[in-house]
Amino acid sequence: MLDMKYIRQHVEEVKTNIKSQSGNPEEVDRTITLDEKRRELIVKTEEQKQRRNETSKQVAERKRAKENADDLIATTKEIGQAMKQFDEELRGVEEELNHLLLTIPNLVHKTVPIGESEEQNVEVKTWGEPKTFEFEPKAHWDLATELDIIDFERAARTTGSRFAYYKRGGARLERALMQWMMDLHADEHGYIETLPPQIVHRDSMIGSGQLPKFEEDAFALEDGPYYLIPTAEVPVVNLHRNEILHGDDLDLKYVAYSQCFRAEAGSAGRDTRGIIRQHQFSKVELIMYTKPEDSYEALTKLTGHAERVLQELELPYRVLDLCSGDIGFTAAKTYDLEVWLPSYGSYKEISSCSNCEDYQARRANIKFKREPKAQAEYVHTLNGSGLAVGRTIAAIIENYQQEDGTIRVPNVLIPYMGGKETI
RNA sequence: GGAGAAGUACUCAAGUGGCUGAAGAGGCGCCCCUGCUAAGGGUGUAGGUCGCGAAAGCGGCGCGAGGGUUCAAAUCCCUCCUUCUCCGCCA
Repeated sequence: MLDMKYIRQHVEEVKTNIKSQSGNPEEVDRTITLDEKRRELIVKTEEQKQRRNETSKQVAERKRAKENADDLIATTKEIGQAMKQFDEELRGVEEELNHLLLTIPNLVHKTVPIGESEEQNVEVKTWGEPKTFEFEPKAHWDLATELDIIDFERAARTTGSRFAYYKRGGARLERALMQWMMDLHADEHGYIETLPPQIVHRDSMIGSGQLPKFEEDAFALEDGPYYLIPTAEVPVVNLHRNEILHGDDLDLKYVAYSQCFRAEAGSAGRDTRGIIRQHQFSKVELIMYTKPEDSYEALTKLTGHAERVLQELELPYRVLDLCSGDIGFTAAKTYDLEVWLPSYGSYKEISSCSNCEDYQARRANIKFKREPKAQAEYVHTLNGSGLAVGRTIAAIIENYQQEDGTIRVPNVLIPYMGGKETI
């Protein structure tokens, strides 16, 4: 969430920024009103508390001296009444303010292009040439079904739409990709390998920014305040919730593999075929904790690490600098990686690399100290897919298909496929 | 899941209603002695957060979390969380 002090001191700037994201600037005004009310009430209740504490101390002194203190006790009782009233009022105001702050998005960085929708995203780079074929290429859902490496029909029967069974070479490819990506990031890029919980407490969902605003996107469990994670970003960002890290330990880099569960409530009718948009998919996620002054350099590195995956797989892609209207709720700056998908005849998002600056750190209360005695400061958090495995499989199937209906295995994966060169 | 015990500052740990922001120890800072290391003596320090204030500073909250009782709670009551031990179950 945003820093209330910052909002207070930069109201117009904050409103303009929120407006550039199609947010409601009136909510900013509302926080100002609530914040003023809050501080007013704090002064009032603290006055009462101070008085109470002082009289209470006098009562204690008299009691120790075995003197009567009934008059003082009576006064304290009265003070207590007034205190309670202000306290309750304060609690109400703080609750509203807090909830409001949790639903206001991060401010976008000054380098973010201003725009209303994905149309205004800026292409900053392309890598490789969109693949051309000497035959009519098939969409991954057709080819995968023909090869019986992904089974949509039976998954629909078992569970419902937007689920799939991976089978044979498909299942093996998924496992190979996961293994290879994890090795690449852990061994070569220096990330700490983690296997996080895939069910998290509601508080963690709030900490990393999914809740309370996007309740309809998440799968909630019936037994208690638990959710299936929509991305490993949630458990890994919350790994250090309520902690003060040592400055020497930054940058802290984690890589995690997990299943991701998304309700896709707002996506009815979009990407209905294939494995592009599923309720369950696996993803290798990169998370970094950095000092504030290092986070943009870290974003470049992290994006590079995700790009490396596509390069090694020799999949054509492009990099987009997301505009203010398309950027995510928690991000200050985002680069999307889009892979070439022949069936779409266009590029499709396969990774999203974001610098959230201190937005998540403030929600999740993650700080660091430069020196043992120094003032604790919020860390910056970054996350990026490295990559979404399901979409990578779709890209491999489509880009590596051959005229005879088989799929060539990308060179880097052959050792992970038990030496097999085609599927 | 059942029974019991426990959660106090960076760590260990004392503390059953008022003089406890909280004894003591370790650690850490500085000084002395010694001097390749180690040990010893002295002394100092105690987190975070919110509010008021130009600042110095003052004040509120804080003893796992949240409620409650009381003039007053680390201390009493309730709920929850976590850890440990035993039993049960189990991949």
